[in-house]
Amino acid sequence: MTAPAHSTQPRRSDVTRAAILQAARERFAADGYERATIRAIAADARIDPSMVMRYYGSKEGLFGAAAEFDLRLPDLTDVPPGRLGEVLVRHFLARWEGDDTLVALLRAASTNPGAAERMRGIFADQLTSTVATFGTEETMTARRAGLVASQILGLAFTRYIVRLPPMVEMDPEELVFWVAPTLQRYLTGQPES
Amino acid sequence: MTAPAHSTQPRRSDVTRAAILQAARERFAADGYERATIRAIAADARIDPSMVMRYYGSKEGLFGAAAEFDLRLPDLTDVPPGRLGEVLVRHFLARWEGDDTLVALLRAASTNPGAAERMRGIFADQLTSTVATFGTEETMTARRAGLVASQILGLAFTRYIVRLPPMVEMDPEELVFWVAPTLQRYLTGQPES
DNA sequence: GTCTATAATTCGATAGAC
DNA sequence: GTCTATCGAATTATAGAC
Repeated sequence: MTAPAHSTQPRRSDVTRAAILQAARERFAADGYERATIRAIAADARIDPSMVMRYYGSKEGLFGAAAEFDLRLPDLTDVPPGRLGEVLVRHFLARWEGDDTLVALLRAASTNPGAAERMRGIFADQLTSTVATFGTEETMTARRAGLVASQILGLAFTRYIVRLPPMVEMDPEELVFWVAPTLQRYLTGQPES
Repeated sequence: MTAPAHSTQPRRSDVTRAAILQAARERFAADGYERATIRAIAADARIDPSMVMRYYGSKEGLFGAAAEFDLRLPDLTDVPPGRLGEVLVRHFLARWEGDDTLVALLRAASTNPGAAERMRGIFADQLTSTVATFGTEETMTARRAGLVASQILGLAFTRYIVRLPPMVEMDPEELVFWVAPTLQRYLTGQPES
């Protein structure tokens, strides 16, 4: 992105930028927006706090860069219509186990308006457009996507943030068993007449 | 609680205490734990910031008092077995529309360990014991309660915190229509063999 | 490009007068 | 019981030396 076209060698500053971003993701995920300090992030990245400001301008700017997130939703046109829910749950679980970004976004969205706005964007744009591929009417599509988001985010919230014991202890396959039918019905269920 | 037995007249301090608590709930609900300052809460309650400290000792103590929450779950033994999900969704929606306490707890649980602990207590104790009334095996009961919590908290999170447009626009009856079958299955569905 | 020093706020908490 | 005054700590952000 910032690297000049004539250079193949990554610049020193790019390494530093990446280290800052990685540390920021971990801190925001663990502590939330307010408690994650620039000082702590800089210490984790083994650099001076002023470097963070130099590269990202402000704390908000840093969060904006660290919380960039793509759901990477798969193409659902090839999926058997009866297994949409199952595919989606599996995808989400795989997508955010081992990646702190969504947890960071989830924690920050509770208190930071910008993070909430980004959250709305992710689930309103990315998810809605995927749901729309097997088109229904427009406002119904939005509601189906919203309902899917409510169960998916509730799953993430109870498992990764609040850490409700039973939700932490269930292994992915058991979660799929229970939650897949829910998403399936939200996606393809007959709406109220 | 603090009023002496021989007095029927509420003391002046009790009025102040209640005003502080009300302002605290609103601020914690609107801003989260870190951004809600004692100074702002005191200003809302039209008293001096030092009074808050005098009555509640610390910010954590104030939050502990303001975030006390009882789900007030109804007795489910008289409910037709096929309508458990519907009754529960209706109860939850009615319980927290117009009461800031759960929203405050929800926002704070993302960043404050004590709030998360309290959240676990509420949904592990209160909800689990209700689910246990129509007894199944113990670890299954805990999992059913956890799954119910995941959908209920996901609903609250998307509707009141992130404010996903479709989740905000749906009226309570439509939410009941979609979510009730989910809870019904989590409560009474046949587990994996 | 990296770091030192520090400005400018803001917050929780305390001491003490009235 | 209520308020004034203030401490001490922590934070983001900036200015500037090397």
